[in-house]
Amino acid sequence: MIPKDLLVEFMRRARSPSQEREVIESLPWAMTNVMRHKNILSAGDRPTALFLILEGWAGRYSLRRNGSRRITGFMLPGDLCGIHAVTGAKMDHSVIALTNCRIAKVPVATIEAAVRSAPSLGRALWHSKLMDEAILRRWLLNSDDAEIAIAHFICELYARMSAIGEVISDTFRMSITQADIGDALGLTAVHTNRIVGKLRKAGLVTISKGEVTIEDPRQLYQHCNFDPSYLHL
Amino acid sequence: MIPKDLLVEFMRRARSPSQEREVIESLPWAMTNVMRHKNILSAGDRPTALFLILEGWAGRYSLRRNGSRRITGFMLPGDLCGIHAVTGAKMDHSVIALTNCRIAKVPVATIEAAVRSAPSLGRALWHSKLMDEAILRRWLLNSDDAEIAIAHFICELYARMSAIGEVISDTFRMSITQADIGDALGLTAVHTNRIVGKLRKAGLVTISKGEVTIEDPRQLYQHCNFDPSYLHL
DNA sequence: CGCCCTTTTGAAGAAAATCAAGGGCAGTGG
DNA sequence: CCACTGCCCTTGATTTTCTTCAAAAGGGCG
Repeated sequence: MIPKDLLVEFMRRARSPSQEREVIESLPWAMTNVMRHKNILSAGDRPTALFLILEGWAGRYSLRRNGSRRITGFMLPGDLCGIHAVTGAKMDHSVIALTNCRIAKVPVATIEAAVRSAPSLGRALWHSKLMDEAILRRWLLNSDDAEIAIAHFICELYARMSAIGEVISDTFRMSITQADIGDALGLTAVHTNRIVGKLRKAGLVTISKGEVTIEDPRQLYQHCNFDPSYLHL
Repeated sequence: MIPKDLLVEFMRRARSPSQEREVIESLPWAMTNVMRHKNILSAGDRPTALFLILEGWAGRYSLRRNGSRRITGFMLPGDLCGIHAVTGAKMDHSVIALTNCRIAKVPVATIEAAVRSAPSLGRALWHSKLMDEAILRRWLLNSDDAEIAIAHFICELYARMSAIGEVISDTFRMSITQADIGDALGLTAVHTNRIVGKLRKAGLVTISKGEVTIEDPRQLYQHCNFDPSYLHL
């Protein structure tokens, strides 16, 4: 059974009427665990199921010819992947568990039927995809300034973690490395580290032992021109 | 009436059965013209219609605090925008006509009904969005190397223009400036110009008077590791 | 012709990558 | 209990890439 609290969040995003929640909750969600650093989907796959992250963080990535990696998206609890399944297309990238993950799967054939009886599920899928895209656009927009890119990225995570109740007194767990952040924003681990240090020294963000603390969210928001409305949370 | 050839392309992408084409073709498409440099949609709008580009090129963009612009996507004939309408969300970016454009609009309320009787229209919408996202991921992937980014971008346009029959003897019209390309790939106009010159001197691509000619597509593909399959054309 | 937009080239400066190495911390095993 | 190991964070020095500033040349069009 899919956890109630995350389902509620998932449905809230889709603005589901309660009778539709029942349809969605009763879908044959199959639970699986994926260990850290294991692929959930691989480039070239044709996913046949939709994946809902329940616990842990996952990331989309592609590899370059020289072996370096670009992360093109993070999936947090409540986020979906495998929507490629709706068109039957091959994955053009891979999805990896960045921490140990618990994941719920539903066959896409089941989804298509469910969308007819619960239109809000269809909206949830669109919502998810439009948010992914909006995030990619922000990353591009901020990519001309490493300090803004990193600060904005931390704001993004802060907002997304807040939405799922994972922020307590302006602090949240971030079990990814600075190298991962660099891979996401197109920076080296070394440079990422310098900028993170700069933000810490400026009293804007503290990252320590996998915990992120934002001293004054409003100040940080202003520093990197962050406006959470693009996330539609 | 929506032009037959573009409709065919649009439907081909959606793998539409012919009886569905009729439904889609008979939608109340309203034709409009938009002059170059005029916004088609603006950030903050809640689009109420879906837009199908019939002629010309359009671009998604956002402005930075310092006034500089980032282009986050190009729309060519046969491409859609305004899919935000399906969720009722506000636009987080603007869409501008980069050349004079002819555009067909359909109210989103009409679309939703049509999707029920012509499921392939729904698939076409998903297809369009997944391609947009795949392109953004490539731009991120290539953003660590200006020469590869530009070469790959030209390959992208070549593949997309080919798909709509706009490439003749490895040449196509590109009525955007090098500054536009720079705004899309996160480079200055000056640097973009230098790299374009480098590609020309290497005998890979010639850009002259708004015409792009690719001497040997296979060689250019290999140079920037381009594989058109991510576009699903 | 003269104007504007775009492309092109040069030179100097800033941002980020690369190369290199030390330090902290947790887990492992003797 | 402590040494060892691996992973991650941190800092310094050097090099590359890209930006910025500046200016000139080409082309289309009133």
